Amino acid sequence: MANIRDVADSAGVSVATVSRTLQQPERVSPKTRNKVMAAVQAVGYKPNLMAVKFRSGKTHNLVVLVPTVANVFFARVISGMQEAAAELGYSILLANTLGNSEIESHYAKMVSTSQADGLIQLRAHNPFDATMINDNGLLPMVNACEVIDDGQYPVVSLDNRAAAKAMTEHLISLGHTRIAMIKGPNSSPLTQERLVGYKDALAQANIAFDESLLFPGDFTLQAGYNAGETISHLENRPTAVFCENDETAIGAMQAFKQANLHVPNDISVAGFDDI
Amino acid sequence: MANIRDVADSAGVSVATVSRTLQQPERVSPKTRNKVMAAVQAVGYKPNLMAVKFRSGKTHNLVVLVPTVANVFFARVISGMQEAAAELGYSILLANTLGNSEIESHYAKMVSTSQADGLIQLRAHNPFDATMINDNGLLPMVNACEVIDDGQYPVVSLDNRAAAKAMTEHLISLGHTRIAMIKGPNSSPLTQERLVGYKDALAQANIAFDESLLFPGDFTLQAGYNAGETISHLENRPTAVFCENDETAIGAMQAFKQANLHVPNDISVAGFDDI
DNA sequence: GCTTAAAATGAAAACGGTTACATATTAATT
DNA sequence: AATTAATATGTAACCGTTTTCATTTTAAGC
Repeated sequence: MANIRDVADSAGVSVATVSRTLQQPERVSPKTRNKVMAAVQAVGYKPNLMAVKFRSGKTHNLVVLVPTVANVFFARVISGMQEAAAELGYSILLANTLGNSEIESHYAKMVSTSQADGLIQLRAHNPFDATMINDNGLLPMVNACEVIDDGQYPVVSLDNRAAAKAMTEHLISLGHTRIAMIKGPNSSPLTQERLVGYKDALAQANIAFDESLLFPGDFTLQAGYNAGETISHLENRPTAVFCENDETAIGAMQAFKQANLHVPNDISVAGFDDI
Repeated sequence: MANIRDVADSAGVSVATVSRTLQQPERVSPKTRNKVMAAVQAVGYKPNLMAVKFRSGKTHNLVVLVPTVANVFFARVISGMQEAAAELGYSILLANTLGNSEIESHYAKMVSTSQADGLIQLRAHNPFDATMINDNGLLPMVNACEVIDDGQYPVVSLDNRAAAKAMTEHLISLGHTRIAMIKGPNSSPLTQERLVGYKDALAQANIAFDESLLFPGDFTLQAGYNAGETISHLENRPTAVFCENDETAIGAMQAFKQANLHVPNDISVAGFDDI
């Protein structure tokens, strides 16, 4: 494999010039630039990117920990990140953790061993442990979607409580007073916050909170279907359903259709995530 | 960040000894081994893996090009590869190509730029182009599942024709003579080979091949459902269905159930892949 | 044309490991 | 105890880049 020295020899310049031509072309004269480019072609030079990454100290790799890729919301988030990363010359190393801390650890270690420049964590869990921490004590991480908001790490989030309140208010403004809620897993901070927002809106409208209108779920279509089925057969059926994400809403709507309930004539459905 | 020299100093040995302790512990005496390990802990040493990979010339990365991860068969193949790779200390860089040559190119380039030691391609397409080829002309690739069998690259495959023939023979041995086939995309070599095997079995049993029993598909559950629906409403319904993969078979069975056809009493279904 | 600043280039030192080779130590053999 | 083989360790070169710093070339100003 031809290396940068071969190119330099072939072009009759120094290796420094070759490197500059490739990395910062504006710092080299057009004349030599052409010479170098021709030499690159001539010897079939392909830079050893491991050497580049090692020497420059920048891997241009980003680890992304996602609880599950089998979720339209995350899928969209990921492809957005991929696009943004590509624009800046970064690659995404996707880790489908399934909430497994061991898998998270494995990938998190890539940051402490200089295999990745940083990490994006999409669930509320610090993937780093004592063995990974370096001198300054903080590793480069951004926490998004479902976040730990303790100020330790930068966070990209949204006001779940306010959003859930707004969504509930909308349903109330349409005249609904019996609003069911299909929840996410109780362990998720998202669920807790959204539940509070839901209660906020009820309280504001002087509607009593009814625990029996809460249905368990886990953000999957299947869970939405199951809850929807249960709701369909309720004697005193709610007139609206607050779904904690859109996949759940889709599942619920399928169940309603199956039960010959028309949406929104017979029952209103609202979902989260804008998928 | 502490480096190997810091460890050497702290342990009072040479860097070579540190490196050996970490890479080939059996080549260093237990006494110094302990000293070194203690020093590693003391200074909080984490090897710069980019430096290791660069210097050793082995990245221990394998690129896997998969047409789509949203397919149970591929999902199983991938997790099997992941397991085998992990056992040997290799990591899998998964590229969900969606059959897109540009994406394939992007990842294939990782091999020619020393970012990965090799590549596994799961569809019948050579991902390398002229710009990636090096001196000897061949890049390390293994072609599996759906292969180009021109002898250029190692291949992991199966005898689709014989398998399809065996499957068809089984259906014939059960007394079926009108056997429908739900195919994969015509562009896939798999489909072609399996069709030939199907015809082989028919010919051997003196059953005339009936083109109208061929139904298009694309290996998805949905395609199986669609074909199953069509088949259900046929006036002269076949008594068995040869599905080119299991997901298609599952879809078809759903359609049959929907049409109140009992499997296998009303119609037999056979599928490929053992998922 | 001469002086000076700016731009382009080159020489060589990193980066953080691995590894060939030389040397020192230990164990085995007589 | 002396000789030899085997094992353990150290020295320094090397991997392919980038980057600092010195030097040369070009352009600018008068």
